[in-house]
Amino acid sequence: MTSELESSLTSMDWLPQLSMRAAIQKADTGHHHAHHHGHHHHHAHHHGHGPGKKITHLDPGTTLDQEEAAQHRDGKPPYSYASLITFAINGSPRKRMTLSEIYQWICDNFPYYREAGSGWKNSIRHNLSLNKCFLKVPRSKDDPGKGSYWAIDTNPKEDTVPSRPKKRPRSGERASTPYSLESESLRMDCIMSGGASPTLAINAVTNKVALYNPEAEGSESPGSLGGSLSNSLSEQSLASVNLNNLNTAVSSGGNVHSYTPVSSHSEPSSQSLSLQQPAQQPPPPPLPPPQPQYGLPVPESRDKQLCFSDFEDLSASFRSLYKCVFEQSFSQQGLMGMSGDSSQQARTACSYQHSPGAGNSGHHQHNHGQASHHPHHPQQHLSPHSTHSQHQAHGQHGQHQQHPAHSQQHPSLSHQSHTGQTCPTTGMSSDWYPNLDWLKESCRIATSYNWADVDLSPFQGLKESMRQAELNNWSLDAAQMADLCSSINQFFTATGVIPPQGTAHSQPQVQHPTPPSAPQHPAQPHGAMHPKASQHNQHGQHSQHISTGNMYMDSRQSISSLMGPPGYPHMPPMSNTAPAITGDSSVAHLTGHLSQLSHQQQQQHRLPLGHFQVRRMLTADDIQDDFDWDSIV
DNA sequence: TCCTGTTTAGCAAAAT
DNA sequence: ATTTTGCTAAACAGGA
Repeated sequence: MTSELESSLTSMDWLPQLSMRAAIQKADTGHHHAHHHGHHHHHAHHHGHGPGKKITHLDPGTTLDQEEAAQHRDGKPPYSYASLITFAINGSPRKRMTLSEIYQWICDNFPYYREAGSGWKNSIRHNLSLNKCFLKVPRSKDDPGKGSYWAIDTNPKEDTVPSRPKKRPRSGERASTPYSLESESLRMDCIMSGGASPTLAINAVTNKVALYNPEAEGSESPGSLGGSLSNSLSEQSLASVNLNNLNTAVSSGGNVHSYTPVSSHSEPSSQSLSLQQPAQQPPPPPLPPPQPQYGLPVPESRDKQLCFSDFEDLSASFRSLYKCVFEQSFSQQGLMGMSGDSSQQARTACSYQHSPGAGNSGHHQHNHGQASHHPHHPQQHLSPHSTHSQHQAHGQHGQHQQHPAHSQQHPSLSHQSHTGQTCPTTGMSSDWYPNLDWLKESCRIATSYNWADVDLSPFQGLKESMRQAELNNWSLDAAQMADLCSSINQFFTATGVIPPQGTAHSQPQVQHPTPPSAPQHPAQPHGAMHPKASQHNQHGQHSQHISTGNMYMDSRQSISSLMGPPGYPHMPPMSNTAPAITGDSSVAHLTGHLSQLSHQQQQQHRLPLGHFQVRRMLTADDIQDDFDWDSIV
């Protein structure tokens, strides 16, 4: 039981829920009650703000909010330590951090810990050691410094338990929920790790990605701060669909910046969220942003922002869609395609696996890890460090801070980010918000159809793009995401998943999706999918094969996860709604792009629905189950 | 000594 | 009621 992680991160339902909308909407919140974690006893730390601090009522109207906000404010952030660690690590360009950097990151992003005592550090260390998901990565000699780096183990299981649990996760439904925790008991834990997919550059947690420019790295550490941006360019990444954007993506790089600790901060989240978590389940609180410090470059950021969560959700949705619609077909032949890809990426770097580390000594595989020892406490310990053997040794020379700085990002990037409404993290425009939401719904709906018999040949480009995205664990930068959104949108329109609606205008078609062919079904997307099972969804292990190459993670985890702290965007729930196109040019560019695309292309590709007979399966699950990864395995 | 890491323990809230 | 999770505390081992 490694617990924490698993549940907290892994299962992370939060991701899905993350979307605050959901949370918010549901809002039922009936439970406001105490929330987990209790602070219960809590000891000492009082740190300054106690309850009293709420005084500052920030805004008007905050009644409840205030309360909630206050809770967060004075309380510790609702994230488990494992989550915090993960956020920190995933937020770093290299996907690894030293202990002190982790501490710093946490302090930078969660003020609470600045004032808390030092017990939390002990807890952090404890979590790092205890969770199998965190891997200690020795420093290379060229980079001397204090402790080792800590990374997230993307490798799953090691094989032991070949047998998969009984039922696979099923899929379907909620795209959002990425992970499954199902997995077997043991090792799977790591799943979470990588999960993240989305997003953008920076966050792309998936290390695999490699495409990011690493420029940064060093910067992460403390002081520097600069937001590290990264651009991703991956050429490999989706290419097809796109259009021009590419230039954006490629050349300029989509960038996004990462967490950027800003020290300052202070203003507590003002807006605070009203969100609160859905109480019920998520152990890991979904995301009430306590307030981040994210440096939002954008002054305004308030309003909307959909950042991580949105992207994540979207990526997860796309992923599900892909698996449902295309993957099967491709699985047959495709499986192997990866070899090629992988090789390329390989070099990139960032991934860490447990043993198979490939590179090094290879012994392990089993190595002691399992060994059984441990009379009691079977739990963890598998020693993550499988290799600790290698420790570093060497000395160091002081300073850690190696990389001076590159701190700067490319100018190009900046334009994006600064301008106004783009989400700091994602770079996406807020204008997309509404659309994204429904796009997700459409994905959900689409996954309930049986696409097996549908002729997808007209969408090879999309398929390829998605395949690439899958290979990259859905780490897409904003531009790529934009393209994909457009293409998918178009795909939906063409296949009837969503009504043509031709005019969607500023917002590409959207509104509520209404599945054409399958009326009955979930009319409400919402209800439909979550069959409880939803928690685990697809992403089965199958993909791991695909990815193998160098992929570092297995798909199961993929998606989501953790990227940074969920953006803290304080997003007011959807309140905004509006903006269609804001003035921001960059945004407009993206948005416009999208809309254009969708319109134009829509037409081009639009096919008669007749061709696509999409039938809805009885259960979404079935669909996936068909996939059957057994065959693969 | 302080920082890193690793391990045990015990507690309490949540989940079963 | 029991198990699972997550947190906190702390003892300890190594390094710098």
